[in-house]
Amino acid sequence: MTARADMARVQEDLRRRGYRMTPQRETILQVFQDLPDGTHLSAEELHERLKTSDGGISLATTYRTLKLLASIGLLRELDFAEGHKHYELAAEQAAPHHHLICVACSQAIEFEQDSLHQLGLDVAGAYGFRLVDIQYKLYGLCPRCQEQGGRK
Amino acid sequence: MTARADMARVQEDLRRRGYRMTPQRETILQVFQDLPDGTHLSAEELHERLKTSDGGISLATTYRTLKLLASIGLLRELDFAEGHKHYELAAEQAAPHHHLICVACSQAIEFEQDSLHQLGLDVAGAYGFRLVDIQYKLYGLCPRCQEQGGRK
DNA sequence: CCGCTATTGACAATCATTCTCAACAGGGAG
DNA sequence: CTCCCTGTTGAGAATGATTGTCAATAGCGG
Repeated sequence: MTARADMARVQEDLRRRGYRMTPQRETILQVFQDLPDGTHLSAEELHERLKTSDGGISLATTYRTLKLLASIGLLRELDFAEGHKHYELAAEQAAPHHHLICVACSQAIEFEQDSLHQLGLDVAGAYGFRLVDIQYKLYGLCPRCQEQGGRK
Repeated sequence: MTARADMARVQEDLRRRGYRMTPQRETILQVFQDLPDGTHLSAEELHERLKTSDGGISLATTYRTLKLLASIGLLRELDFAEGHKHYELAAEQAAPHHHLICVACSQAIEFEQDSLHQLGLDVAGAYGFRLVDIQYKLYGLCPRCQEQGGRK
């Protein structure tokens, strides 16, 4: 496993910015690393998973940690317009992926599309922006929700 | 102007779904039609504009109307991950546009990119989804916020 | 003009997220 | 190895956006 090495690197990232490594931060990062590829969690879902073992990690810390890890680039913040954010491991080396979201049942399917990355760099560059993240989101009705009629 | 004709068409759209045309709905739609091209408003901003004249329109109705108009396709709901939604006229015939958002000051620049539309149709089709909206968002730091340093 | 039903306004309620603050704990200095 | 400074945590209050509740009001088809 690269788990140990990763944590050491994270600790270094944190220290450099004046932050500290804590068991809570390590636990949360570990949860994301153990997640099946491409899974993303909301703060509430993460908090729920953390509760299982012992006392768990407080909701406030869960939120704080997610924001912190996202701010240093370890997590990616996703907003599916559902009213709450989701987070996933940033995994810089992996191909960035995008989402197809059902507006009825909120299931999200992810897909890759390399061309979107270059396009993003081009557009951001044209306006003098330093690009931080690209999110291409397709909203629609999944096959199942189409069947179940357009009722609301 | 096509204002009158548009309202009649809207009324028809509403009636067909069992809704009614009301002065509040007409006023709100008119505000969007009078907006400079590509401008978008949050519920709070819209409510503020409506207040000026007389009593205005209640905040609850403002929210309800935005959601209603978006649900029948007259408005497009935008989520810039700032914690509140924005709305703009859907303008089906106009070229869809996308946004470049500064993560520091939240300014949004819009741009067009036709290729994104076909790509969206292709991907949605591949998964059996009926496409409703496409949102391509680039998050980054605008030139001004880059200058002001990365401090938080 | 009437009546049924959608809509509105005022405000309480909810949901996600952030803030406050006292108790606690990394981790570098000695 | 202990101490101390400062970042961090947990608990709960507070905030901000949005939605729900309900009585009063008003489209609009008849």
